[in-house]
Amino acid sequence: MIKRKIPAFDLHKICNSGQCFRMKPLGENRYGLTAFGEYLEMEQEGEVISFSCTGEEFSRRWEDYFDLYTDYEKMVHAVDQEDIYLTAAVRCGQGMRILRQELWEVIVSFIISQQNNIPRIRKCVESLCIQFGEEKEDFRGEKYYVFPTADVLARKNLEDFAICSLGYRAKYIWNTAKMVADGTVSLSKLTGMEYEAARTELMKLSGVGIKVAECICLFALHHVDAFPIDTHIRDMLTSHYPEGFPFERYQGYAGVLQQYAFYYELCGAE
DNA sequence: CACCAGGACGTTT
DNA sequence: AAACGTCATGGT
Repeated sequence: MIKRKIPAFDLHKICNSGQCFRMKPLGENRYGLTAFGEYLEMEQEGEVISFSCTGEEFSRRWEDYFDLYTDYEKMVHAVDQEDIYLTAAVRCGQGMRILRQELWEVIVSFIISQQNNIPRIRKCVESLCIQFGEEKEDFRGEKYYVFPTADVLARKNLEDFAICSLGYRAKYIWNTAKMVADGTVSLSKLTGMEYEAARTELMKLSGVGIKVAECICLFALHHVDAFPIDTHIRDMLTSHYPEGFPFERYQGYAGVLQQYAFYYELCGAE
């Protein structure tokens, strides 16, 4: 158990921003997260966060995962002050981060996300982990389940996925798992690619179109210029930016602002 | 019972 | 190349 003082960091917003489906609230200001095969618990008291790991594990894994080296305030301050909407959105999302999540998990999670709502996406992802993921024990002896590998999913039969209630997405995931397992699409090559090359490569996968590819680029490969446009963002763009969103002004990090906007659309009223 | 949810895909205009 | 129907599932 370690404590760190981290300014401009809000676990509640990160948990509810719809980018990670394996982080869940445990109680007042407490959260649990499974990533990279490990289980982490966190508790936030103002700017001080407790993490259930050693300092060595924190600097080796979680600093990077939570993107602590990026200066978000700098991007927030660069927002056009005459832009009423964006100014309100970044204010609302104060403490947001773009996580650096695992590529395979994000690919599958966002295939599941299509025509689906966030609570049910969480259920589907958790179900996949419980059914097919490796079982481990956390620091207090409780069981948790790692996200299943592409190899494991590729070896299953399509009918095996029925228990996860994935609907028509099961076939997408199965086909995608086989493409990754047999090397048709290489995860390690994707990691080294530029944004647009990675996006094109990702769209070779079954069930991955432009929107899901952009999400994978943003939430796993950390191409923060990726700007996924879903139904909420599309509605937002037509109502607040009928003349077009100023992508040129925010070139290189527009995706971060997209995430503020997405959170604002979902939780702005709370 | 109708409608919707962080879309993708094959087919028809 | 743009519009259209379809694809399952669970929630409201």
